[in-house]
Amino acid sequence: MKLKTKGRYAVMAMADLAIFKDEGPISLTDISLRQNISLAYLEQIFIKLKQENLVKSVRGAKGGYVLESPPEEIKISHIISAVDEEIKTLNCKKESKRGCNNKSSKCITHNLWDQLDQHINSFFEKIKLQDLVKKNQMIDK
Amino acid sequence: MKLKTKGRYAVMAMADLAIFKDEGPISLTDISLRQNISLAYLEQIFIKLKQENLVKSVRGAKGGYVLESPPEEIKISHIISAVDEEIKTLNCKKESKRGCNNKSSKCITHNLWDQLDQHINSFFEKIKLQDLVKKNQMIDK
DNA sequence: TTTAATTCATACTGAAACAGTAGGATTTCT
DNA sequence: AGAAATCCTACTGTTTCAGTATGAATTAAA
Repeated sequence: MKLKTKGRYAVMAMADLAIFKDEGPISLTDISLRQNISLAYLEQIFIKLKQENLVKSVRGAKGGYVLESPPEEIKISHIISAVDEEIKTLNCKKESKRGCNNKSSKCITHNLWDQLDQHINSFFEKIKLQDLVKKNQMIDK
Repeated sequence: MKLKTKGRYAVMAMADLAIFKDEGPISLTDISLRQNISLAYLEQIFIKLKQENLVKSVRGAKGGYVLESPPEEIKISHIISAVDEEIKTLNCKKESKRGCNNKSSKCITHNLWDQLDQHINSFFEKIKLQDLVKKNQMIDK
């Protein structure tokens, strides 16, 4: 059970934007260097973040990205879902022949995984971007 | 972010054992049919469950597996960790060149993922095998 | 004592997903 | 004009997943 890099990188990049939010548009090159993430990969991630109105872009030289909302209003859950990081620990789809055959009756553990999903999602719902930044600043001192 | 089948199947199979715990050793063939899981795959899973003393085996004809402890004492977390289903949403190993370079300083989001792991683990810690079986019986009625 | 049912052990494999790379087009500041 | 940036989309090597396959060892029952 692992988080995919897209979700992780997205949160890292958004936290970076939050930290430098008063310095105008931040270029992906900067984030790439600071967070040690491939530039081209970041580009893909930011297209999705933009589609979800989490950031807005400024094109051309001296351009970059800016947060759409203040960090205390941005939920981690929103960032992660924006980049297609699904929190679906169980996929009981029609195709799946094995394990859970949800046609007849739910598998014994069906409720368990549903609850797990809720548990994880509620974790991400409670945490805002600002919470990460605060922590980071405290560590710096 | 998905659970792997091994973890899911292990919990399903253990729940099956719990339900039929008074009928002597349960063969993997039975579990395979009831839970719709490949027999050969179940064999691999049960070798690990046995190593962790979650079940004991009875070899030969009329053999099978039996729970080592009563279902109310078996934590879901134990089952899942037994089959190598790691709850490590972030792997900050030395090999990883990208993202988190924990040589110099922890990445901004390091604490977040640590907390997430704890959150998920505590979920599995609280739930016992018996809890699944009870639910299942209620649904049956 | 043979047969069938079972666990035990390990090697192999097709398919899918992941984590990027690559290449170019477009926009805008200087 | 040129450089710095976003934008867009296709491609790809590697790894992991989810099993299969095969055979050996063990034991109950006929």
